[in-house]
Amino acid sequence: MGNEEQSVMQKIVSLCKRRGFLFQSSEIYGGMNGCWDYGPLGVELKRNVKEAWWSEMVTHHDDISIPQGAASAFEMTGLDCSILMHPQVWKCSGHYDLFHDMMIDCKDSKRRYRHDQVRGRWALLDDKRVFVTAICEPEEEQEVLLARAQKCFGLRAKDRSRIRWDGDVVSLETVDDFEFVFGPDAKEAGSLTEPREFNLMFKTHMGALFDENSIAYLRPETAQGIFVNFKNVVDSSRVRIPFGIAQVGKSFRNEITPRNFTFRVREFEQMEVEFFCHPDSSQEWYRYWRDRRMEWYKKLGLSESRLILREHDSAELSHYSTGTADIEYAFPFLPEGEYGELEGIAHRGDFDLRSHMEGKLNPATDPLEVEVDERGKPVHRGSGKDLSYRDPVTNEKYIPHVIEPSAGADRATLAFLCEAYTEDMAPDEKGQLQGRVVLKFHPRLAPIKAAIFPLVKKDGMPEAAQDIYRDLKKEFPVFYDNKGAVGRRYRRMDEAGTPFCLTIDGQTLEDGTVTLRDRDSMDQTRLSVEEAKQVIREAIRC
RNA sequence: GCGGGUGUAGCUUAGUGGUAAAGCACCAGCCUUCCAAGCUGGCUAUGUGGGUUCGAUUCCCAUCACCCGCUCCA
Repeated sequence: MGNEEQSVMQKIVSLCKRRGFLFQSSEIYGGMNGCWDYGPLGVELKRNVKEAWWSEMVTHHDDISIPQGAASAFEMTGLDCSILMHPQVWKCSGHYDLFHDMMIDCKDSKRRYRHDQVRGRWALLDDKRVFVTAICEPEEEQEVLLARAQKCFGLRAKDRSRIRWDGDVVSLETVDDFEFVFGPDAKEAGSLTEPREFNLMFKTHMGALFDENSIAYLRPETAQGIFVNFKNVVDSSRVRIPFGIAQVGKSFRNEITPRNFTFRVREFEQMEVEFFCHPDSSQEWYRYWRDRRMEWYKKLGLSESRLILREHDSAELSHYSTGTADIEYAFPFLPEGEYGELEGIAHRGDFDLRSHMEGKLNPATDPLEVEVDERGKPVHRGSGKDLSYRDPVTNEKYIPHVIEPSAGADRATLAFLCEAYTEDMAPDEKGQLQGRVVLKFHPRLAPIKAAIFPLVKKDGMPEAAQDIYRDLKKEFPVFYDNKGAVGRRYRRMDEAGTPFCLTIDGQTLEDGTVTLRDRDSMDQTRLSVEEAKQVIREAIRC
């Protein structure tokens, strides 16, 4: 593929590898699907993304002022939970049921079904006996099954009456031999595969014994660690509602199709807040967090034209959620007009805390009820612990409602990388315009804040530059380079996204001033080292 | 998971059933007073595993990874 035909995304992937932002995991052994490693520059970039998030959410949060748009002042605190948790956590959260489906593939239609959702009925025609299946609403089941049976036997409509039924409509789970099963979208019988476990949670074993009782799961989200620690945090930290608990950490999902660089991966890092509030003010808090999170991405450089806030419509919402919005970004690997999710802000009501109290709630019920088996017992028992909150002022006791802004650290990092990638023209030594690749990171996110260059490798310039390097290094991540022409060094730093370069020349030795070169404009300014430090300080603050 | 495509150096590409080529990048040195200069030298590759063959990077099979489409996206 020629350079001109390369897509923007391919160029970004190539730059990421060339400059050490991202590598394929286990590359020397052929790579690992859906796993990526952050290189020397990438780790700094991602750390800066997470640090910008954590500092805004937790360390720099002002507990006593009322932020713009907020209903009141509120507190924010942090948490770092273990990745392995009690299996019951995932049963009550709904992940166990949702992530553990037995799936069936149709070799004919290429469709996939949940084993327990496929229903059908044994149909007889002459000496033929076929289990005819369908996926449809219960009220139209009889009609659809008849139509499918007709198709299966290759009958005309007028001959439908020749079909006889053997038994009632039952689940496909009652059928052992798939050879005589007519799939819901198949053209002939026998196209369905045996049910296969589709495990979207990573399974492992605790302890040395590998048996059913030792199964543990790698967390598929960080949120549950916060919910199960809700009581611990309330009891130990004097926080009062409204307050939020933040957590950054790895989560694992056995994605069916890892795709699009680090966008859809099997091991990823989340940045989540669970914000606990009174049910009456929850809508107000939902809007607050939705809008505030959108601003965060803009503030760190994502362009407004590539970002959208997408409110889920009622069909997309779980009914217990009274609002969910996605912050989405127009990644270059997506078709024009399509966006990929960076963060979801969900109003989760009291679903999570109640599930951990009473047992897994059935999300299809309204009001929410504990999901029970045929004997009326909870399908998954809750902890039985009281996770409600007593307001110390009003003495009101209630289960808090939860607003959940849940962001992907890797997706955010990728968005910042894509946004930063720029090709422009810059003059070379002879004044000829040459193509230039530059990563225009917000200085706050840039892995290296400034590079220190002696203009040439002689006349005491390296020594003076090294002194300045050591001085700046105490405050910023800076980089020293004395190799080759200064223009080449500038371009290298452009590809690393370094916002400033300080060049030390003969005049530096006389009056202590340096040249500060700006990455984006390539403008050069003569100023003192102190002034240059101040410029960098102000740029990385936001 | 299905279908199609691709896999040669750090990157981008060339080429061949018989010693694998180049540009850029990178490293060392020289030179160099502000945007990829020049000179000298150097490092580095046929994704992995089989098969066919005297000999495979090339042909075949499998596998892995990536890309595109479908599916999935809880």
